[in-house]
Amino acid sequence: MLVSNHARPTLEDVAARAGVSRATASRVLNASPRVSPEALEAVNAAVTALGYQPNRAARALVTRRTGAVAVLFSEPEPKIFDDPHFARLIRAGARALADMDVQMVLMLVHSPDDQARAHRFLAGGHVDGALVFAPHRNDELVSIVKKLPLPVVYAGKPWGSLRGMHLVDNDNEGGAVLATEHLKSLGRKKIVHVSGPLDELSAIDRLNGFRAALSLDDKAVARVTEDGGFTREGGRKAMSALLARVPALDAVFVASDLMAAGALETLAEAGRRVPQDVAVVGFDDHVAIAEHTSPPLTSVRQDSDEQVKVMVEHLMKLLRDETVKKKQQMLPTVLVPRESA
Amino acid sequence: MLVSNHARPTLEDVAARAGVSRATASRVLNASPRVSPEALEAVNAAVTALGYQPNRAARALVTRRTGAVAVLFSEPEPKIFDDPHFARLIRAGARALADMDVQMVLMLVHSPDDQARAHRFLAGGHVDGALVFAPHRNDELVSIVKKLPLPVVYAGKPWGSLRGMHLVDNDNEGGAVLATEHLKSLGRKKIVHVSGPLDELSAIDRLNGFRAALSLDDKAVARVTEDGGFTREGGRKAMSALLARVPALDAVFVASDLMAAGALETLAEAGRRVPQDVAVVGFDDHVAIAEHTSPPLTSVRQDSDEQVKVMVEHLMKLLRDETVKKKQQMLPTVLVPRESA
DNA sequence: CTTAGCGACTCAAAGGTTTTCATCGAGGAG
DNA sequence: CTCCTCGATGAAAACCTTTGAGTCGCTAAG
Repeated sequence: MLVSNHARPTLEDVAARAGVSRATASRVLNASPRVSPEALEAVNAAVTALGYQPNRAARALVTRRTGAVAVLFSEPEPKIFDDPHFARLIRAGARALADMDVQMVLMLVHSPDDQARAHRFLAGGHVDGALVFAPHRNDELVSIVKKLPLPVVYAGKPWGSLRGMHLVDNDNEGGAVLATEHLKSLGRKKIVHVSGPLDELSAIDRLNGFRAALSLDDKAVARVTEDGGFTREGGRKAMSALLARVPALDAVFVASDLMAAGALETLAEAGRRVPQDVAVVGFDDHVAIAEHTSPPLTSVRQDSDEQVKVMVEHLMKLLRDETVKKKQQMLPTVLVPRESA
Repeated sequence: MLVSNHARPTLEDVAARAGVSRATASRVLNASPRVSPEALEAVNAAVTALGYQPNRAARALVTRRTGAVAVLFSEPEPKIFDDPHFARLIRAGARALADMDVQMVLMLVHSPDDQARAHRFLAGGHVDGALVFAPHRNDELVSIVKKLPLPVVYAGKPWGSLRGMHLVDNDNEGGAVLATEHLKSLGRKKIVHVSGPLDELSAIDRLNGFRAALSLDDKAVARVTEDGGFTREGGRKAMSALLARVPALDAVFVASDLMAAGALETLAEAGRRVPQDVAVVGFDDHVAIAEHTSPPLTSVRQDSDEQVKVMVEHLMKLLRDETVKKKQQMLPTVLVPRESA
């Protein structure tokens, strides 16, 4: 019997079969230009014949590259699985990284324990880079990641100085302007806002867009805005508060679809018809929510899939040591009209 | 200056500092018994002093263990991010695997392309084992995984022979009996069922529980059951169909909360009051849904966190070559009463 | 007194790949 | 015909850890 060896073939085997040295075989695999056409073909043939797969560990050992990327979320877990937004981000990350043949290591980092673990893990060199979703003010995760010599791309603007940071953000402010202008164009006069938690810059940007579109001063903003914490329940409560404070309101721009769903419930309970009495615009355009509220929700679309894809591409460039033209990118948002406004 | 070397310390450095050989240091790290207390302490001190972290690649190379586990979902992507059930599973997986200091490699495997990639990846020895979520009949992912020499634990029963397969299932049938008995105990006489897609064994088990609790024959089952496909929209449609076919129905057991949400919408549109006219019980007890339907949904709880945790523990045992007493485990389900029944 | 046994170590090989450096041969310039 | 250059290739080192075999100093048994 020749080779009934059940073990996985190594580069040595490939080289032997192709009649070249290990070095040449390696060069073929890594697309080095310094290799003759014949050798190239012979090696490729051997690779397919043997079903050869490079040993990741051996490669990582010498290249000091792991072929893995960490995806870090600092959000508390309940939020992560109540808000479909996160499922979408995770899914997009899995897809985009798989397309690059990179392993995705998902970490949920909230408790101090998690943070310590994350620090150990990232400092341990177990990944080549990281995608970080940490929107909150003074987020410990950001501090941890910042001081590590690790390429990182952030989703949205992390709090604090943005100097030298790589990030991909959505045009939150622009989207908010879109939403508010839309309500104005419907002839609404008393427009209020359910904001996200104001320790997140995306929430602040949306608030700023709302404010700018209506040219409100500080006092006016305070009166017509209520924090809904980016949760459904928060949306309900914020809407109640606004109804109490501004009974004559005829439109509301809600900074997330999940909150908008809560707000719609409150409006229904209060007997306000949507959109006749109150026009409602959400943010996210999360179809699983927006298409199932009653009435279906007009919303601002931010393309999370695209955002994550761009983040991944950006990170890959960093890993390849390419110079990136723009460290900070902004993705456009568009208004998706449905029936609520 | 002594050691301004910015590079990560190696085992060699640790050994040198502890005044022992690399081998001894290694044994300390791997908790080998054959090491003196003094050496142990010296090595541990050196480890903390240097902030030493074993090089995963080097270790993987020699142990032929990667320290990573794949988590595979065969569900189509839209479903994965519309149904909070999956977010919960992914979250639980991330948590449980992190607790074991194992990397989680998430893969969504639906298209033939994905399948090919998954095959390559798994066959390539890039992970030590896998957790598989592939509930459908003739699921290609199962065939792929089955013929690989890779330890695998399934979530729920995969279709086909279960011989020798390791799995952790929920007591779907028992839960369905619970739900149906509950409806009976409320005095309901015309109980119908919105099932999941009947190419999933969990859906079949739930249907069987329903059937058993009511002692229905084939014909009766066919009349009072409608497939809702485990989607919200499917739930709406199935409920409509059942209302048309069994106008006098006074209770419905819906095989998932997401479908139940849809069914409730249909019932509301049809002017049936819940629970007065129609009592409704769901399945999953997904709080993000069940607590936000109107009225809040009575549901059967299956503890997905626990399920995933048990799966992970089971897989770890397989990886340690421990003999597992029970290859196939079943987790209990309980009824969580709210207002819909 | 010899020797087997034992515990705690150390040595050194092995694991699979990339990469530097040297070599080899061919072809062109002088 | 000789000397160089240049491109393709091979030999070997390096990456860091685990682990089986071997060493060393003792004690207990024969």
